[in-house]
Amino acid sequence: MSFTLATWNINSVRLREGLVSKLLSEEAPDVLCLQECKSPVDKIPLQAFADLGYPHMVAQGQKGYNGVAILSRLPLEEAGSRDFASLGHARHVAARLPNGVTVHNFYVPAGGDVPDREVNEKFGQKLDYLAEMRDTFHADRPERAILVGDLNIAPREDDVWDHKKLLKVVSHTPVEVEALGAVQDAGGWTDVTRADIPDGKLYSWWSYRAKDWDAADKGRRLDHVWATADIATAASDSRVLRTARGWEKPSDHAPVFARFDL
DNA sequence: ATGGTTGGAGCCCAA
Repeated sequence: MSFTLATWNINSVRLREGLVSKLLSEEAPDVLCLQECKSPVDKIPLQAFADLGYPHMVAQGQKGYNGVAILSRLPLEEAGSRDFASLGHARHVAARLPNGVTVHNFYVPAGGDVPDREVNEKFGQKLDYLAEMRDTFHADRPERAILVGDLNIAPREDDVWDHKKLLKVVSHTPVEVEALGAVQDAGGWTDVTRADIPDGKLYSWWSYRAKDWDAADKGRRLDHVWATADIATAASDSRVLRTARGWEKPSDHAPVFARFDL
């Protein structure tokens, strides 16, 4: 069985219901993982997505902030959700596909502006969140699993538009990159996107603040697709749908895709 | 060194 999967920080699923529908219609991933839904679960416009062939959803939501959802053409079995770092935020949900593959969908805290937990509580929360992810996957090593989401860290030099300029910018600091690497090691996760596209600059997020995001191209790869080693070799066709960043009233993130032949 | 934009809630906070 093969399936395609996409992950997209949608920055309000209700405001951008039309863009989600456009993606489902035009790209037709079997599974779509959304972050920053900014909606209680019962206010996600599920009927619109069901009408397009996506009747299955598992989600965690809250009013106004955060929120994660997995939409699927295939039946989903709820596989839990965790409140890492006890923030009381809807940042994680997991589901099991009919082939037994578990999909973890994460929205890691952005971490505020100053990369110092002594002066910026949010940065500490981000590091605590990552540490609990690491400990969880270390204690219970995942198998036949996929981890996707907005991890809010661009780990590699070619995941950002200027490595040196961003070394002290939250999302690309060495301490964050190290913490993300520890999560990856603890779970035995392979970075599927970079296994498929090993060379060259690759971004999934461009700030709203740039005058011309496309021309300036000051992007970062914050959105990731990982898989455990037992299924990572089944992955292919990774891509970032950069054109979605240029759609009308866009999210500041572009969807990231992968295909799995299992 | 600074300011730039967006969304949601509710007259500012998070990204």
